[in-house]
Amino acid sequence: MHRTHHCGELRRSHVGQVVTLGGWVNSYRDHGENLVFIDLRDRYGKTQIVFNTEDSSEIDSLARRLRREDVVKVRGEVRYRGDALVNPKLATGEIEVRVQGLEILSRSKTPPFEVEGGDLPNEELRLKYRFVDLRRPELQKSIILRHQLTQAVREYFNARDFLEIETPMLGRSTPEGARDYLVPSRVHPGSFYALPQSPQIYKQILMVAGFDRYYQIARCFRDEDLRADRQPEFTQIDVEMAFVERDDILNMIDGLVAHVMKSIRSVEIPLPLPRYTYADVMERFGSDKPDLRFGMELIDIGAIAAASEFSVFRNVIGSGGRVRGINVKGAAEKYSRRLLDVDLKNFVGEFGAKGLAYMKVAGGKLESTIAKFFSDEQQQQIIQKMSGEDGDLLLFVADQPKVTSAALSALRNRLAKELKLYDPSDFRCHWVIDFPLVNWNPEEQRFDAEHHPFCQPNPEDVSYMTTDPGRVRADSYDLVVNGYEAASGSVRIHDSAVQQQVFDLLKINPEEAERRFGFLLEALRYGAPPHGGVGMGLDRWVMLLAGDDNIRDVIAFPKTQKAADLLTGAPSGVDDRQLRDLHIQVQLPEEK
RNA sequence: GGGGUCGUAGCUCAAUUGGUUAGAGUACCGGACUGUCGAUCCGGGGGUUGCGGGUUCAAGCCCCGUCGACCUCGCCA
Repeated sequence: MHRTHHCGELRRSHVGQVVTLGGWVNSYRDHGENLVFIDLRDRYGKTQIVFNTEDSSEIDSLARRLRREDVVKVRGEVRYRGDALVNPKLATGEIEVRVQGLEILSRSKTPPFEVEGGDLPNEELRLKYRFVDLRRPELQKSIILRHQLTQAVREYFNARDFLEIETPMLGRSTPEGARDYLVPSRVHPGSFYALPQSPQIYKQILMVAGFDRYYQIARCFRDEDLRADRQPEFTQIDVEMAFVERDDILNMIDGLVAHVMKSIRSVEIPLPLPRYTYADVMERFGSDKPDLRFGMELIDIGAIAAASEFSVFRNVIGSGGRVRGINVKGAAEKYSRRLLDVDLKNFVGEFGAKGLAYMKVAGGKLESTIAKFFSDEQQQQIIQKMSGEDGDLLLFVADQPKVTSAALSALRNRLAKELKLYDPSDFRCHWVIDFPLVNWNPEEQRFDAEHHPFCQPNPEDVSYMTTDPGRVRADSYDLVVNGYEAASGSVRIHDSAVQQQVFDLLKINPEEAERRFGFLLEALRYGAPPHGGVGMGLDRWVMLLAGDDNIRDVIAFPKTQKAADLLTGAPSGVDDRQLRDLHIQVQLPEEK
């Protein structure tokens, strides 16, 4: 037997028992030939084991050769350490194991970095030696949290008649949306499978097939550039329901969120979760996924700006732009001119803003290099509109509407973080509903689907489908947590005629639609119930619950920004033989 | 594809802004120590300054290129 207990288990109640433990040498404290302490570690915790010549003279030469990360098996008696020697930092700190037998199961090379203590090395090294990194308690905690979350999710859905159904990984490429990861077919020369960007079409077909409550913890693949919260392969909690309207789905997911928060964090959250319209959050926060842990809403001062003598503002208004600002409460003295004129100006520049105007509220008046362009009355109007008080910093962006939204919402997030305007452990969820159905794509001179082409138009807006498509709201919704898109879904089109209408709008002609999605359209012609669902980003949920802002820390084997796996060396070249089998010829990009 | 940060001992960082033999902490190796728990004390080894080129009497530092990691814009139905 390799062990009778694990390393986080033994307590004072075990004193006197002879136990066997297995684990990694976390640290050793060598007091000479007669006394050696080892902290033995496994995923459950740490236990101090003691080698003392009084009771184990023949093994201490072996014990003294133990080094960090060696894997050992020890047998010994559990003893109380004594009142003065208890270590309150360890769950097992009241006891220690006096070793009677030691077996070294596996030696370790000196690890490239320390599992405990020491500074974290750069991520490149951590990823290359992921098996060492994953031994760190922080990562173990996240991986365990991830398991707990998936179990809570299964528990919730299983109790409500949902069926967990797997869908294929090798599917058909539907070239719309993200770039596909392709898999060449050996038996169909020149043909390719695509890895799923999401199980979207399959789950709709499952609804047509009568499995009216479905979920799946599904792996998804998107060949797009990465971010701190985006991996090329990620996991979705994929859900679909039939015979439902939007609110049935939102309520079901509300219940899931509450269940998860209860089981993971032991907190009750009030339901329903708040629901805001897209138009509302875009106006108030400039973002479709605003972080609501703090205020700092965007305020429009266009009317005042248009009447002022400040030509920059007036010209922007004259050319269809907007002047909007935020009030950074009490921050007038926290940002120097250099920070405002260089750092923050460059920051908003990344989002297309040509400038950043700022004013400080002092003595009930505005202090600014541009204050002279505003009459006393206009200054008072600005202060009132912005709810300004002495010591406040007012920041303005004057630009095209989209730019003011993008720049100010990014600025809002950055400043709130810098000024610690919220509790990082806070967890604020809300829905954003009524997204537009389509977006105008000026380059392609057509409308693109905002969500996806199977999303149902809001019945109240169908009359605009031909006259003013940009105005049509979709029956779609996102769940936003702390400024992250944590879930996204919609009611789907279950009528092939409506589906065709949407394809027309997206300039997907009937032949093309038939070629790409013919199987779905055909399925919709055989009795499709009203249905809808949601896909939730599991990795992001774990990240948020772990209080992290890096998705790689909640994935056991993540990829780098260039989608490489530094542990295994994927992707890699393959043998010519494999390429021949797949009828693939490689054409490398030309050298410069 | 664009912008930015970084790359110096196994690891984390420093090196007085171009000037002597590139240092510190930690890890590692050896020694001492019978109650430590971030053990302590003594001693030791350890460097292609990511890689390639250039400027200079002289380059870790300046210039060009390149590789890699991270952040970000575009992208991500």
